[in-house]
Amino acid sequence: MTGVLPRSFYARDALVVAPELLGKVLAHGACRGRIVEVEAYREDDPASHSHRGPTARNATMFGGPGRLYVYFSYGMHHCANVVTGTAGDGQAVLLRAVVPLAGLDVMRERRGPERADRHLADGPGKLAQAFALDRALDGCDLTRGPVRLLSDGLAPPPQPLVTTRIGITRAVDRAWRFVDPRPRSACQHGRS
DNA sequence: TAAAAGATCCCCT
DNA sequence: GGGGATCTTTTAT
Repeated sequence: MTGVLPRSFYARDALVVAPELLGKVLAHGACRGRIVEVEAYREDDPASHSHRGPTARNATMFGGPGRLYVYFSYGMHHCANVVTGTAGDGQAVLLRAVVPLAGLDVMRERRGPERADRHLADGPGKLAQAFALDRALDGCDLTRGPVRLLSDGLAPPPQPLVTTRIGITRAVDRAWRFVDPRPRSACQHGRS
């Protein structure tokens, strides 16, 4: 049941891949989580890190599909993206939230024992902290690990919630945010 | 060389 | 609902 998503899954436009990521499973070590919120970013997008071309930071975004792009944000958080399209495109999908499925004990240690389970990974920075994703994992091949994406979650929602993106100041009008409308408590498989 | 902004989160009121 | 923490990367002088 542990199907690793093939590279072909990622080799499509970010706006096509993004909604299909909903329901897929993020895996790192003992930790697993079902993706429930994502945002697409492309080079033709003023809000994207890749908009002004390749730099030392965003190199992974141009390095070809199926890899993990991790950057350091606000001096204290990390954010994780899935690179899509073809090499040189400069596009990726930001993982904004997952529902913890396994490894919750480790996540609680990383996020703080007083943290409610509901808030372990319900934001880009929280997700990265719960799954221990940092710059050392930038460029990681998602088809080989150590961080991987699995297809054994839920099927993508027939009608994902589509809205404008959050926390940006440019291209605020683009509805490139996709949210899984299904109940987040519905863990129909796996356990901690 | 300097300055400012940033794909965020948490605590306080 | 608002502001502070904290530091890297980028962009402007």
